[in-house]
Amino acid sequence: MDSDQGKLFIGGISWDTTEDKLKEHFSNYGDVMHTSVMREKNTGKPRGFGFVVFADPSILDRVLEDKHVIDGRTVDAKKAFSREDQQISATSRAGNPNSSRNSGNGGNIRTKKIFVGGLPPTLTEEKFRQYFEAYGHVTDVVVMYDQNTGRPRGFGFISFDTEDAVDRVLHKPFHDLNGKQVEVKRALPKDANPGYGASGGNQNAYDGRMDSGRYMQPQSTGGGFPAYGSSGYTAPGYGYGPANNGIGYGGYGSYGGASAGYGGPAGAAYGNPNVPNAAYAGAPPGAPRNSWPAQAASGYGSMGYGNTGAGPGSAPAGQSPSGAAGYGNQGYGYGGYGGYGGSDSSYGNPGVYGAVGGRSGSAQNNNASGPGGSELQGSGGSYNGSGYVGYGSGYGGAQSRQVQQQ
DNA sequence: GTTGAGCGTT
Repeated sequence: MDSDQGKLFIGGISWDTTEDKLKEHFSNYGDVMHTSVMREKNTGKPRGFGFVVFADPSILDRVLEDKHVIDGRTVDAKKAFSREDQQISATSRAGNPNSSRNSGNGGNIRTKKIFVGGLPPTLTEEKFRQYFEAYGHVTDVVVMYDQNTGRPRGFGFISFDTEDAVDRVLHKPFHDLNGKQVEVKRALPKDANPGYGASGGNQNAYDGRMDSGRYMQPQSTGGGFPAYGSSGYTAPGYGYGPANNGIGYGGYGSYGGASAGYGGPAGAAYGNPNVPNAAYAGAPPGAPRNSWPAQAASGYGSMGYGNTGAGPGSAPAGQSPSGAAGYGNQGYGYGGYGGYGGSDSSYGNPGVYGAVGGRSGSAQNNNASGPGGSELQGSGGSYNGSGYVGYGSGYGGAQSRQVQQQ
């Protein structure tokens, strides 16, 4: 959305009109940051439309008042639809384009990773990183190369440790790297990647989890657990069956795992202030729906801890922080599970859940609190057995999968 | 000739 501010769709352009021509024409109105002319991918034949991005969106009104003749054709300039919104519902757009673009529900998918497109082939990771470090602490840099030919693929990723940094970067849709313009967008959350690299602290693993967790939220809001669920299963360490329930909680679970790896405290650090437990609590299969919104906001940290224990049962669980605290001490996000259990009062034994958490943590991270964890494992298992399919899976590797299959 | 293209790694 933001990136489409100041962007005009230019339809009906001549096949002779190039990016440069567009820029030349529209620069009469203000600073043009970028222009594009869309062509067929294979043939390169112009498709008759393009886009112009002004640095200052407030200019658009004036631009739209004028008639524009470029290369002898009167072209049609309109505010561009946002691609994000389009994804949400093509049909509604057809019916009511404007409402769609203004709705603002696009952009819910968030990661702290930025996709950077249009990289010059010569760009090194070093320069790439140096440039973006000006915006915040860069935690990861990836420049993609073709696996077979080794040629640069023209895009890469940059990860930050704060949303603020990401926002600063995204404030401008285009950035100038060594005289070439590159485009930045929030990275699409790829499927959850397993947390490999157990022995060393692995940021990537961590990121991956986060992404997946966040990704699924919006999706499930839409009513679909499916996508997430499937990915969750394939990924070790993720698993979380919760997907099954449709609840997505699995994501949290995975998070917890991560925190374990980092040490209990980590959780706290990440804790997303915004939506504390509530999200979690809602989680219980029983009361899924309502809780969603909260979750989305929350990100992970909150999960943290969750209510967990306490949570059990009652829906309100979310509100019982105290329970969370207890778990928090353990340092495992798993409390959250407790929360799950909550859905069914009979399960409501927090202790058990906590245990699970511990275990999971240890699995992920060799060094993590091993002992406690292993001990608890058993309990975790039982938990699964009890029919909470999803949950168990997260914890254990193969085992848990089996449980799911049952 | 009228609404876009690319999304990963150990």
